[in-house]
Amino acid sequence: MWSNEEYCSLFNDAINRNETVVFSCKCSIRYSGRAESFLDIGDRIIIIKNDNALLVHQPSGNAPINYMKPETSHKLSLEVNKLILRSRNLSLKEQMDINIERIYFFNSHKLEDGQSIIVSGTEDDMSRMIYENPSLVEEGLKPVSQEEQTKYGFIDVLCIDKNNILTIIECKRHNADLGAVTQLRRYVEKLMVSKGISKVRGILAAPKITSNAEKMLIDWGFEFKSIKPPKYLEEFDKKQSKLDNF
Amino acid sequence: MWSNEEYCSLFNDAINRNETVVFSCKCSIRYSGRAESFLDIGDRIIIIKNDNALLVHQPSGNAPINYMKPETSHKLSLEVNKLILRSRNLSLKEQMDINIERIYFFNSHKLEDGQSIIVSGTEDDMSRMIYENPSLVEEGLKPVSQEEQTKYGFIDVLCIDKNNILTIIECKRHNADLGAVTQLRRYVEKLMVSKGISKVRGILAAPKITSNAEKMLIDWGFEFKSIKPPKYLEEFDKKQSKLDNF
DNA sequence: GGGGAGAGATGCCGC
DNA sequence: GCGGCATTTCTCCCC
Repeated sequence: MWSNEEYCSLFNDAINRNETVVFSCKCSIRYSGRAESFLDIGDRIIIIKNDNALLVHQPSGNAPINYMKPETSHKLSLEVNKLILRSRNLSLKEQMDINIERIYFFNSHKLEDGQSIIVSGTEDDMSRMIYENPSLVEEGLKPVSQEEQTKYGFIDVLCIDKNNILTIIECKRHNADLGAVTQLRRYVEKLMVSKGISKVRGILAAPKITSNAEKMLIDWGFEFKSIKPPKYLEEFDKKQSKLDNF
Repeated sequence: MWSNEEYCSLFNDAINRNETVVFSCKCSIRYSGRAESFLDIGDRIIIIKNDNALLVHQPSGNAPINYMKPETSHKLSLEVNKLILRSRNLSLKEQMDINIERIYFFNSHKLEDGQSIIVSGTEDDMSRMIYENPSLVEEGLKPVSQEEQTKYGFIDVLCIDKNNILTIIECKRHNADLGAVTQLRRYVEKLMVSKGISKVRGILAAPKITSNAEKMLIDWGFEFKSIKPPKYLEEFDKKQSKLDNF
């Protein structure tokens, strides 16, 4: 489409104008910074955003294979008849060199987007649901606090049970694992010390729990309660009937 | 550039041919599946990969703001003069609707890339370095095993110290936090039980440790040793002198 | 800016 | 597939 010289001008001018650059190319990539990596030659999509973050995507897979953080400087130059994109982040001590053999397409554009995403069905929604209706976990629980910040971490939901025992509820929106149990244990132990009491209950609330985590949970005298995050799949199931004509 | 009808043909044909599609547009996005989300109107870059994964990127920030996993079906259609991209993953019970007001640019291309990335400086490299030279951590340590798989997790490096005490070394390539300490504790406790011995040492090897984590570490009688991941920044520092002309 | 923890985490490896 | 865990994790929130 364009010559290598023209690509250099197009690219560097677009970066200077703070446009978002998108192109695909055949390239190899070296990165050095927090770690070091090398990716041999292949086809990739490269994006440089308004904030000068850089992303490299392979033609499959979810996560970027290489990237540079925002506020990185980028310069495309021609060396011995080859295009090289040099990206440098001096303050983070990170650098990337992309050796470009061929550009398949190139686009740059000024993009505007001030929107923030709204998400529901998170762990925070789950702990709020339990705080507002602790009987979902156990009859007679009275809520004390939600998302309580402490030095040793923050407790999702704190309750008092029907026998007046302090009860910590740790929520997980997916399968609870060993880490979730040790997290709960840490809160229970620290609360016993800080309040000077000998008995604090710990309940893990999640849709499921791994078998090893359950063993550990029982060993330490904690409990598991199967609870789903709120509104989970509701809308999908509701609309399933409409999908027949898709 | 093209009419809405033409975009529909271009898009759906490209998907059928298994090409990678890249376009930027003004759009709003609804997602429902593991959670639910809404993103109001703004400019975004959308990628649909060879494996039918979909990514939505805002003009700034590192991570995709919305996405669908591989093996999702996508169909662009014209409804009441508006473009709507419907993405469905029936097996994962996930769906996304992208309401497109305007397309800024559009490209599709068959991309080929069979390369895997090579990364060094990871935690695995760090534990290997320590296994091969445990005196980095302490004089007199003799290595026993690396990355030993157990039911309760896997131990990075297992050693015997100069007094014949079993010593577990847990590596972190960045700042060690409370979770790292509880992880170490879990291994130490389980090893004492499974081996039927009363004393097992625990050492946390990382470049740094958070203040709270260090308190906890000391409380439980464990130790911290400041160690950097191998080759960390080496290449960068080496090449720093060459960067003057950049 | 550090600390702590979730994420629609993702991805890797091992069983 | 589940389980356990690192990630150039990223991102958010709170202190």
